[in-house]
Parts: sequence; C-alpha cells; structure tokens
Amino acid sequence: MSKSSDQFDGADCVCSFGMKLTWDINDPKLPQDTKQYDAFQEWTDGYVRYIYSAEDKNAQRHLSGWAMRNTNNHNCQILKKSCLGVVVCARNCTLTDGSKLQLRPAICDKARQKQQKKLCPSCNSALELVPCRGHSGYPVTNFWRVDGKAIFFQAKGVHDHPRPESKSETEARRSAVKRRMSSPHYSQKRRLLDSETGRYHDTGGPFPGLHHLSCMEGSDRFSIIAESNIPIQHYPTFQNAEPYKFAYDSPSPVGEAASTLQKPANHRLYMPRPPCSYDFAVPGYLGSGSYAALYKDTISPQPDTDAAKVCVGLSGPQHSVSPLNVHDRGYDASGKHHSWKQIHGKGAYGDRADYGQIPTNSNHHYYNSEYPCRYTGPAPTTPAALQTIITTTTKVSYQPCKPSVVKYSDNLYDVKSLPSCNSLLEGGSPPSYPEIKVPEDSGVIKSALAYQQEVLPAKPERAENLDTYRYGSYSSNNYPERIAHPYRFENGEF
DNA sequence: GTATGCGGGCTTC
DNA sequence: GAAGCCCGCATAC
Repeated sequence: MSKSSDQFDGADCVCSFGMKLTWDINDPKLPQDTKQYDAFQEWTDGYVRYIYSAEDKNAQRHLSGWAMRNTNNHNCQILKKSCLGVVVCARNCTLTDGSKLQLRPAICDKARQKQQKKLCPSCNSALELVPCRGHSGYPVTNFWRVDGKAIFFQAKGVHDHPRPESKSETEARRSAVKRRMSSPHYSQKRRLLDSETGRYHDTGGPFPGLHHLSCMEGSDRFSIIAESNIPIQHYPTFQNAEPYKFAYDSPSPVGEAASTLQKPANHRLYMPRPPCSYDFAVPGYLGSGSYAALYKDTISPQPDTDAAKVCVGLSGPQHSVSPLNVHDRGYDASGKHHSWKQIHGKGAYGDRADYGQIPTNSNHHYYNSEYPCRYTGPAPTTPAALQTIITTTTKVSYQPCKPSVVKYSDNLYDVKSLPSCNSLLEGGSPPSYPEIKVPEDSGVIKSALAYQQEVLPAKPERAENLDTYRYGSYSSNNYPERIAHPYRFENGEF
C-alpha cells in the first residue's frame, strides 16, 4: 500500500487522507508511510476510510458518536463494531418545540433492554429502538485496526436513522446527574420537587397529550426529576437541534479543559445541541448548557417551582447556541487506552471491501431532516418566556450564538465520488494533527458533515433549499418525517 | 451499572 | 468461508 500512498500523496483531493489512499481494512498490508493523519471524525457516515494517528486518543478508544457495539468478526486484528441505531418515541411524538426524541441506545445489551422499558418523557408511550439498516439491510459497521503508527478506520454503510445522543453527551449527562445526586442540595430539592410535582404524578398517570407538562412528566418517569429541578422545565426550550461546533481550533470559552486534552482534530463536528448557551465554569464536562444547568443547580439552587412554571410557557427554540466543545467536555486525555492489542502482523484477508461501490456521500441528505433546526423555530418563544428562563437560571451567563459557528458555509458542496475530490487542502497539507485544517480537508466526509453544517444558524435558507434533494434520495426512508432533530433529554438517564 | 473488548458458537448466504 | 448475531466472560470506570 505504500505505493498507493506515494501515488496519491500529491493528488489534489479534498478527501481525507485515508480516502486518498487505496487500502482496505482487510488488506494484509496497510499503508505504512503515512505522512499525515486524518482528523478524528466522531460522526462518520458512509463508506469512508480514515487513517488516524496511533496517538489519537479518540481513535485509540474507537470512539464514535453513533452507538456502536462490538461485534465479533472472529478476527482479532480487526475490531469490528456495528451500529445500534437510535432510540425514539414509539409514537413518534413531537415535542413542544417540534423536535423528536432521539436517544443513544445503551451499548450493553442488558442496559439497552432496560432502557427500552422506559417511557417517552414527552408522551409516555414506549420507547422504540430503531435499528440501523444502513449497510445492505444490516447495521453500519465500523472497523478499527492498528497497524504501525496509525489506526486505520473503515466504515461501511450509511446510517439510515438520525443521530442518537453522542457518547460524550451521554457521559456528560450522567456525570452531571451523579454530581447532583451527591449534591448537598439534592435531598432538599428532591423534597421541593416532590411537593411541587406530586400532584401530577400521584397516580403515575400523566396527562395524556399535555405536552407542556411533559418535561416534568418525562423526567419523573425517568427517575431523574430530582436531579434536574431546573433543566427539566427548560429542556423543551433548548431542544432545537442547534448544532455546535467543536471548538478545537478556537479558544474555548470554558477553557482549560481543552488545553489539557489532545486536541481531537475533528474540528468540523457539528452536533445537534440544545441551543442553550449557558456557560458554567464547571470542571469536567464543560460547555453544555443543559449539562451545565445541572451543575448550576448545585451551585445556585433556585426554587424548583419557578422552573416548573416556566415550563409551560416555553416552546420556542430561539436560544442561540455558542460553540460547545464536546471533547473538551467529555474526553479525557488521561483516559485509559483500550486494551485492543496493537496489531502489526499482517494476516491473510479476503476480498476487498465495498467502499468503492457506493458514492461516499450520496446518502446523507436525509439527515437534514433530522436537523430542520435551522428552521426558525416552530413554536415561537416569547421574549417573555426567554426572559423567564434567564431569570430562573440566575448566575448563568447567557451566551448568544457566536458567528464562528457559521463558518461551515463554504463547505457545503457535494462530492459525487471520491476520485473527484477537489483540492482545497492539499496545498497546505497539514501535519499529523491538522487542528486548524480547513473544513475541506475531508471531502469524503462531507456527506456526513453536510447535514451538520446545514443546520447552522447563519444559513437557514440553504438548509431549506437542501431539503428537497436530501429527501429525494431517501424516499424510502421514513426518518426524515419522523425525526426533526434530537431530543436531548438532558435530565434523565435512558 | 455500564461500556468495552474478547471469543465461542450458531445461523444464513 | 464470510458475515451477522447472540451470548458469556473479563476488565475498567
């Protein structure tokens, strides 16, 4: 493969480095003369290949935004993972802000079963696990292989479902919940909440269709209401899929965490996030408004009743979002390295993969439906409501959307095929960790990123325009209709 | 409790 | 035989 490496090294291509090279995860010999590595991609989609540095912590952990579970492929040299899909409301209910519930399936089988027994926090109907069938009817598979100084990643299939909550978000939420549980305010708040919400839950039967109370209801049902006296009520307001940019290459407002981490080079990861921009100087998971709110609660407790009252009036997702650094929040550079053994030997592998058969990004359009967020917001939130939120979350700095989040706009191009990649990056061929690499660095992932980018606030019209062709190519996929954008039930464990 | 990795074993194509 | 899947086990957090 080294030959192929040389062959493509100078090629003009916006593809990721891994895609410029001709290799397959099953190749007995993988490219060894890697001169540069791809920026870690959390939300890979499509038939893509990346070559990460063996030093990349995220790659070492085989991280993925998608809920990927280990799959035994009877090949100890190649770690295979298959997508679990996403957990949604069986009734496909729409939240007050027009968003949809999209939870991250638990990786552990046991935990997943447990998760599915829970109810939709909004309508109390059952939760439904939407399996991934993006790879010829089978779940999308990710392959990881360590070879030399590089970690080779290959994905097969295109996710035919919305994104679930990312792992980092899940971890952050759990961490927040944990903190709150141990908070000295916890028991007191619990009592307050119980007295305030008990009338709604005494029978365990919610008010069907009473969505304005769903937040409270849902949290209660998920046994997390005690941990979220404030977020519970605010949650619906922040659900619009406001993506946020991982501020890898920019000073993080919350800071130091980023500097201590190996910078995940995934500078272009946009994720649906609650647009809430409450920034808290909370160590650990930083930057997430909702999560932060959890922390905040421990810091400056407010009457739970206030939040509960506010809940009813909130529905508009107008809160702007600030760039939130998920990795800063959720990835610990000091974390363990997975025990996945380093593989240097070359086995005799079989046939080639199928990555060449499908245009890398011919299938992601539907994702935009997942994030109609750039929609101006269905249920208008009155300024008064917003004001109330702010009021009830005192000691919180409200941060409007930062313009920097919008610099994706130029990346919105369509790569029809890998070989056709244009050169926008090669000239400035970055070193191993192109943290400040221009977004065009990996055109092959454009498909996976396009929808992420499109949801950004500065280009609402573009997102709208794209809807048509997005859906067009996925007429068979009903998810565009089902999923508006992720529902971040920040306050509960699913 | 959950995530993760490993590996045996089964089924299907 | 490859691939997908289920399961149990071990380990780490």
